[in-house]
Amino acid sequence: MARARSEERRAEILRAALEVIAERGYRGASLSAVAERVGLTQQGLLHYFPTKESLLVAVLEERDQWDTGASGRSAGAWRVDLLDSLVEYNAMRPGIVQTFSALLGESVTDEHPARGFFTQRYVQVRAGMAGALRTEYGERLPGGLTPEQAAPLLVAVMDGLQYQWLLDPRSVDMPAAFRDFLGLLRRGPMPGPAPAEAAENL
Amino acid sequence: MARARSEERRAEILRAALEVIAERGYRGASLSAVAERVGLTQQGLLHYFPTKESLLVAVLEERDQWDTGASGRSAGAWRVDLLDSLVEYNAMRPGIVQTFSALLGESVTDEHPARGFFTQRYVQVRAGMAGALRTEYGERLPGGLTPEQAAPLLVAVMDGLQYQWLLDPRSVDMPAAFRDFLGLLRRGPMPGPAPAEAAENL
DNA sequence: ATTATCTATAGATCTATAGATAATGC
DNA sequence: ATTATCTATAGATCTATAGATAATGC
Repeated sequence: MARARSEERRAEILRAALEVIAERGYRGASLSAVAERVGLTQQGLLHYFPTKESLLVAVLEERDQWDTGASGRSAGAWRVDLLDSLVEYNAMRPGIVQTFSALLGESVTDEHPARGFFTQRYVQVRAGMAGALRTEYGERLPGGLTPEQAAPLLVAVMDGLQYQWLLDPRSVDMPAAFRDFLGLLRRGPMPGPAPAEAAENL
Repeated sequence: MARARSEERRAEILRAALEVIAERGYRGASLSAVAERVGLTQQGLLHYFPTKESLLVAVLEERDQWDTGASGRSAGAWRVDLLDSLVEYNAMRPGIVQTFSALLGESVTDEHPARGFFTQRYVQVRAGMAGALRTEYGERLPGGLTPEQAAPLLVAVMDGLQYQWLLDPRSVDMPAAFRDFLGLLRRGPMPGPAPAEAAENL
């Protein structure tokens, strides 16, 4: 039971850390602010995570688990038709999106402790997306793009839309915009028989 | 001449601030670090910019001027065929890209002093891009998208590619990827006469 | 006079270490 | 014994204010 209590405590702390990072970024997040949210002193928190960086690492690992959990078991098991739902799911969780958008932004600064994490993760995500695109659309996408060329664009759209949406949710319908982009990847001039003129969209 | 010297000093300080923000973000940038780079004490710097926030505002205003200067006179005077060169230009200036990517990332956190700036700027940029897309491609783009639907995607791709490129420049050819995206917007199933099958790309 | 800088310093923080104390689980 | 927390505190920073001093421009 001690172990269980301890695990619960750690989970509480991680949730609080996620919140505080969303509000202030990692550099701006103080251990005291996190501790206060779970009714601990800053020193009490350090009993569970001995350094600030170890807390960040735990937050990032949790995300990894969440992502790979949501998309199946192994990283890279993405499917194009599930991306839609992922984006819609994200649109209902601005807090988490804000946490990771803030961390991504910070991570490009020199020697940021999350830099390696994001660098590696994007290598994997691009590869996973390329695989998913290949499975769904084959070797040639609109514009003559290969799955490997389209993958970074897909990832970029997801990230870029998140920033625009976080800054101004009333001006940007993130899920709709993302669907628009998927539409661009679906229909193109390349596939042999000219597709029938179709009136779609709302 | 006093005025001229002073202006020079301010310009030096802004350049230094740009660098330090690129390296550590705004929250992580200390006035001392900026001051040191121009051979001033922290208090000496405050003679030119009375608060840290006023320095940030000046950095952001300078960017505004740079952007609108590069693209013509008035904001929103974008042209699609110049975006290519803009992205290529950016690819040669990782420092500036890093500064503004870091600031954008931070700006989604609560009460960040750059939040209002970015929110407003994206409204303008989306509108400008929609206008440019309309001028270039008319009312209907591939996938049946309107210029207003495509604009946030265009902006998202630019921003998103910057993050991937900053994290891992050897894995991401930002200008090439951006050209790939523009290709997606150019050719689609919609335009009347079926475009000739063309082998392009390397 | 005004402008440019500096020294001194107040007042907040922040992370992390040391070491005490209480509670829990064998 | 081990685990969970706390108090005390060291040692760094950080921003900003106050006020002195030197140099510049009328």
